[in-house]
Amino acid sequence: MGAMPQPPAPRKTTGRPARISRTEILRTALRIVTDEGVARLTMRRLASEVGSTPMALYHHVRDKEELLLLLLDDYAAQHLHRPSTAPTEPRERVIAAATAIHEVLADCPWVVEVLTADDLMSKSALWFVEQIVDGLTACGLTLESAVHGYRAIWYYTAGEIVIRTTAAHRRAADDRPTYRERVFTDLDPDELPRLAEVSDRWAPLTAQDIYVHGLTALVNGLLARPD
Amino acid sequence: MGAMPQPPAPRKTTGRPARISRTEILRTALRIVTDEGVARLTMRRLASEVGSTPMALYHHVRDKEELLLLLLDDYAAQHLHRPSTAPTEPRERVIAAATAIHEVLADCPWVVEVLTADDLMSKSALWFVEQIVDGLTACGLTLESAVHGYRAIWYYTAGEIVIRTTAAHRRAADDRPTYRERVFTDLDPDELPRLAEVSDRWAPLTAQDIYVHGLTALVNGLLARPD
DNA sequence: TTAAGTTTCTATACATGTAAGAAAACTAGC
DNA sequence: GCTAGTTTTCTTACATGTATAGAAACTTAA
Repeated sequence: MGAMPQPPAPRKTTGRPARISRTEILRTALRIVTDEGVARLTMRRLASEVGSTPMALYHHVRDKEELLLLLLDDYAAQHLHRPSTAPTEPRERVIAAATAIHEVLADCPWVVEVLTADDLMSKSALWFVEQIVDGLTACGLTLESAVHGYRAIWYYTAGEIVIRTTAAHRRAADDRPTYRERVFTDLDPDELPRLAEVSDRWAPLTAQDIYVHGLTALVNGLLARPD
Repeated sequence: MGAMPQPPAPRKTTGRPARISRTEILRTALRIVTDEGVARLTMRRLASEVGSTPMALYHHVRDKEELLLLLLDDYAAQHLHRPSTAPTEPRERVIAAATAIHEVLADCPWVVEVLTADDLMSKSALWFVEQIVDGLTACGLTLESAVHGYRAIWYYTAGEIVIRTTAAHRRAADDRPTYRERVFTDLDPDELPRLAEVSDRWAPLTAQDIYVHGLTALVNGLLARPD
């Protein structure tokens, strides 16, 4: 909740005085989202709650996407806490940092609408990124390889969250059979023997949480080949 | 381009005869998208091109998301080709299959709007999924672990595509500094030494294509620990 | 005090996806 | 032929994000 980057530059001199502030907008938006869900956060609703008009918001926030990005920032700052006792083994530190980020983001309901940002988010997350990069270098990677490794971890983490979240969302809003279910019936065992073999176990198998498992594999693989 | 699943069930008996078909809709939509980009594909535009009204489309397609999903299906069916000579070594087969999927999807401009589907797509992609699962089992994984492994690969692949594509999209539509750029200035070298050290190299580093690198690491890691 | 400049806010308008319900075009039974 | 039932299509309407144009409220310079 520290000072955010404030593009409107706090020059206190000229012009019409502002009646709403970005922080007020964000505070109200966060309340709406936590109370009633991200679907209820519309620009009109938000404007009326801060006692203004929709277009006035656009002087404090570029568009709704930036608004959500800033919300995620706040959310991360509030929920991402550096552990009091971090693992000493560097490999474990990498995994712990990635898992921490993953846990916080996976619990954030509106995360999907933002997560496609090209890189990881707020200042509060940077410490975890540092842990990952530093842990990888401590295991013998060059700094460049460590950055690439971090990036691979981020792809994996973001992909897991985005896919799992939207899948859950879709299932909740829809009682018709999933695409997967339609495709997975009538598999030709001659052409696709493995898939046919697991076709009935596919749903429970893919419902399992394998994040840490895959993350560990990825980190191990990254560390096994120094380049 | 084979027969798609047709939920409206081809009963030829009662009711008003249809003037448009799902395949006609998809054909037109694909033309619009390939000619003018996904942004130009609106339900109204599509309706007028098939000589109908917007709401009539909704009897052949649940919503726009399903329309895009079906488009991606078509796209994959046209562009995913099984290699004539697949690698014999199972680990290489896994990597080759994942890379093939990745290449096709990364070239598909509207992929991001759909890619968050909870599982991989059309029948044309199933052969590649089979290659991955089968390759992993051939390396000694149990069938369950192989499915989990495939899933980790899919998370990584989808995440890479989604993040890279939207990042490029954002940069194209925006000349203001990226969030990353704002955050990466003024890093405290005491608190975040590694990030401060690479801060100026961060942009070019993260612009590099590391998909295969990360994929190889992930696969190696998955194979290293049979459970 | 007035004029110019700067910033913020408001009013209006548009394009979009799509919900709701009425109408149309057919078939089957009488 | 006529009625009921079924499926597809059309009309209308709404909520949403946001572009555009200009009004309003302030500061500074004259």
